[in-house]
Amino acid sequence: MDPLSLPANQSCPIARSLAVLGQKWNLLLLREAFFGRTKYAEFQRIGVPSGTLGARLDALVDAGLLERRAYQEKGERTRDEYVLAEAGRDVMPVLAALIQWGETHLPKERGADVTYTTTTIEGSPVRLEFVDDRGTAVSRDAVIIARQARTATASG
Amino acid sequence: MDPLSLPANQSCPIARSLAVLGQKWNLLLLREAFFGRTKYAEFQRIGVPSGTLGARLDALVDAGLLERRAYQEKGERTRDEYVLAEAGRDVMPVLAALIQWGETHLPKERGADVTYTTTTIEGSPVRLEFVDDRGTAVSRDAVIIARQARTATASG
DNA sequence: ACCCTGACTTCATTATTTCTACTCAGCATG
DNA sequence: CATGCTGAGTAGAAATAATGAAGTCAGGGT
Repeated sequence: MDPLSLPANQSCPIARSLAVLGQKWNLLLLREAFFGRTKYAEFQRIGVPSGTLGARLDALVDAGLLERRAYQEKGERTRDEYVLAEAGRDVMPVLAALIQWGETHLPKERGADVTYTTTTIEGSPVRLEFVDDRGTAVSRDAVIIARQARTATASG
Repeated sequence: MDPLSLPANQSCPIARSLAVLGQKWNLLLLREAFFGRTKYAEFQRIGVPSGTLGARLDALVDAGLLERRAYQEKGERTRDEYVLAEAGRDVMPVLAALIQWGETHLPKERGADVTYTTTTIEGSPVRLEFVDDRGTAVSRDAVIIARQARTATASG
């Protein structure tokens, strides 16, 4: 069943996000896009079968996460490349959250030769945190997910 | 193909996290867990078929995200309930990131009667942000995902 | 003009998810 | 104490999606 067929899930932004981001390979493709990969063959290298890759790239373009651009290298035919669009760049916190969770709870068994972290461009480490209106950090245990009824008349 | 069959993905904490969290329904089940749901029938209400539900609850327990507890209401037989374990509570930032992305990029078309937000227990809104070592907020555009080689000798 | 290369698509096979019917434990009833 | 009722949880067939290999197509080199 598609979760979004239930109205209760349609009104949940988690379920709506997962309809796009939850498809197999999509978040790994976006990871590659954040590493600067743009070409079909570069994406294919992560192990996604080519049939799936074409379908996923189309879906990510349709959803506005990637932008399709024609390019042509000299002596080559024209091809498509895929670069992060605004909505795609906004997926960074999702990836960062997954990195933090994975590094904490699924540390590599043996042969852990590579670590993933989030850093500033200059290289100093950054992490995701909950902050309140004044920018003060809030402990995760003090945070709850709230479902708020929105008055149909004056929501903004 | 399982992404983790490639060594390059095994060393990626995103791929490792998705092996657990990326299974269909799992993040929606955890959402319900954060809302305080613990019983089989409560989880079933989100639309997951019972066959899948049993398999997913088992997997989440095995992965240490949920803790299975026997309980018995008076006049009823003993049953199992499922409460968030430490690793499960740590999924909160992932859900928060998905909420923020969904609310921004997939706003409900019409009939948007409910909003999801993250708040403190007292009800003041909180949001996810990148912060550096000193707790200063860092713009998302200044953040990159870095793959760092870890010295193989001292890793254990 | 013809073959070669590599991006991208299509289709039969295979793995997952889903649906339906079933089992099983405990209580209420007789 | 046996019988039937209720709802949690489980085990198999049908539908759906992912996979892998073969095919298509555009350009360049010879």
